[in-house]
Amino acid sequence: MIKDRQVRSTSNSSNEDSFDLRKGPWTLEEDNLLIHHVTSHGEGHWNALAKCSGLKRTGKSCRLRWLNYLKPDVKRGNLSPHEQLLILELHAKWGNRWSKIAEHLPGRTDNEIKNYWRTRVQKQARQLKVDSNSREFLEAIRSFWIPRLLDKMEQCPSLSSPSSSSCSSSSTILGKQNFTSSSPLINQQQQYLPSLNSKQESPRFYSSENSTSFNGCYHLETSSSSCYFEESLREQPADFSAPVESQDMSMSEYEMAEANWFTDQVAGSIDEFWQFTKIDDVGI
DNA sequence: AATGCTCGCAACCGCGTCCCG
DNA sequence: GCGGGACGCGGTTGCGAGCAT
Repeated sequence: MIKDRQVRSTSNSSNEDSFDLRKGPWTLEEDNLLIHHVTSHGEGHWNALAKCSGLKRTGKSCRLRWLNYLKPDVKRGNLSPHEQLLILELHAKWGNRWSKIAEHLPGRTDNEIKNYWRTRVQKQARQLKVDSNSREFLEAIRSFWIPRLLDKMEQCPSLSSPSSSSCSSSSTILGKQNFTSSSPLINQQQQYLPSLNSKQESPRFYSSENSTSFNGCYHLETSSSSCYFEESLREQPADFSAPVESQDMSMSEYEMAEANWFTDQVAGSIDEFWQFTKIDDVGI
């Protein structure tokens, strides 16, 4: 989908003598030209491609356009609860290492994940008046957001896209390996509070050493499903050999509600939030 | 209907790293 | 070891869409 924006063509002052460089939104013709050249010559050598294709773009711009938009396996549409869960978890572990996080979300680009974090997650942090990198916010995510996403995954399995993520089986993202470090979001107490409005059995994480024979895995049990939330994400590259399932979801009620879950739940009361985090510390 | 504001996202920019001669 | 070009990453910006007033 090309946004219907007015295309502005500018000349780069430093390269004025050579040729005009276009900036701004890509046109359909440019997209087609780029697709044609990449499919026939392959990725890489972006500067050379930019020149020989006739595109009045920098190689950098061509690369970005291809990787973030035109590449066939780029997944469009909103992030599923499971993908959001992965982002929260991986960001807690790696911080703003967007490309590293994107490695574990097949079809999602670092740019998309970065935008999601800035527009959705940081928005919630602002509303709570805490820093998005603070321990308090991590606590809030752990106590409120993740249980809620887990609820959604349970209630709407079709939204969680397990086949494209680590939730499907122990052979997906990670190999099984021993690890000792802890996940900031999950491993602290290895179980979650029920979300505030949860009317049913709440998903819980159990330490693998207590519940299963999978080293380095968290066994997520719910009333209707189970999956392994594998912790040893940090070392091994994702297995992307499996086909990516396209989940081209349009904006739905679920998504709209998701955008405001936090303020709905906390109802603007920071005090209430702190109260719940204290309860969580007790380990209910 | 007009205007202003906010949000989401595509694209740009600067900088660091890698690779090759 | 050094310099330059290519590439990749993370931060930032600009703009259209949609909502509120």
